[in-house]
Amino acid sequence: MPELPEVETIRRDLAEQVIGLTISAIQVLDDRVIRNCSARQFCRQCLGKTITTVTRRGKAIVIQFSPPGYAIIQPMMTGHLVYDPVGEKVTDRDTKIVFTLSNQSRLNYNDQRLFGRIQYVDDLKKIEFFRHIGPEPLEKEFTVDWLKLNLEKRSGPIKSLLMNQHFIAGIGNIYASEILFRSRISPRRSARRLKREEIALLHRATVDILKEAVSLRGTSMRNYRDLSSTKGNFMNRIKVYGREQEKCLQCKTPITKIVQAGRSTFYCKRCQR
DNA sequence: AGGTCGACCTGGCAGC
DNA sequence: TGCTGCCAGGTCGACC
Repeated sequence: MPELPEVETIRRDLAEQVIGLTISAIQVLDDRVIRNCSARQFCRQCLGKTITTVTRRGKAIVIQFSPPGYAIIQPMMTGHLVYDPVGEKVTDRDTKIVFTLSNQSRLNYNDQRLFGRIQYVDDLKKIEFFRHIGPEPLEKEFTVDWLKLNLEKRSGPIKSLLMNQHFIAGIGNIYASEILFRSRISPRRSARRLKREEIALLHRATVDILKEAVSLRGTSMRNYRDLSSTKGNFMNRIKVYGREQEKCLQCKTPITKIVQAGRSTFYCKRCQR
């Protein structure tokens, strides 16, 4: 469910709470969440290890251990981490894994639809998802020139491309629509036909919107909650996503909903060309 | 190779 | 009330 700003919010909060703590117990309530090995192997690999860093790549959280190893958490659409500092909260029907840490706090992984996945690896290169993932939009590598060069090679609609994790990391369905609204570019435009000025606007909007959303702790359209089950605040800034038939906040034209590559897209036909 | 579609799952909601 | 169908913020493999 979460996109870059939501995952980054979770990452920061998690890093503040768990770095330096050791995993003292793991309860796997549904082993379908663990994808690359058995629940037993997963527990054996993680138990007794100390968390040294919590980083993020695209929409995935990377927990690094000492002795060396990594737990990769990809919440996908419905995965949700809940941190309980005093270790007394009960699990709910969506709880799939409970990690107990050395200070008796607990980290629950909840997932309604079981789309999310948790993996343990000794080398990040073993995560297929990381092998082909595109640049991080909030890092220096993401420049107007890079964007221009790479958009030229793509003929598909710009909206689908923004959501393609091989192309660029971390942007999902909500932010793709919002970025294009701010750029005043129609989601149907072919990537390779964007003009230099439009690419510059697209780059600016991508960076600005993601940064704003991170500073507001993400968007809670429906399910997303942070580590302490609190909603994000970027919903108030949403201009088009989920607003089909409602008036465009700039020009009052009803917002249009279309389907691209199987996903809903929202845009203003008048403001976005 | 690039782009699109269905599958993976469950629950909430609108409509009947 | 209860049924059906549709929708949901992601990713992957199969297919054209």
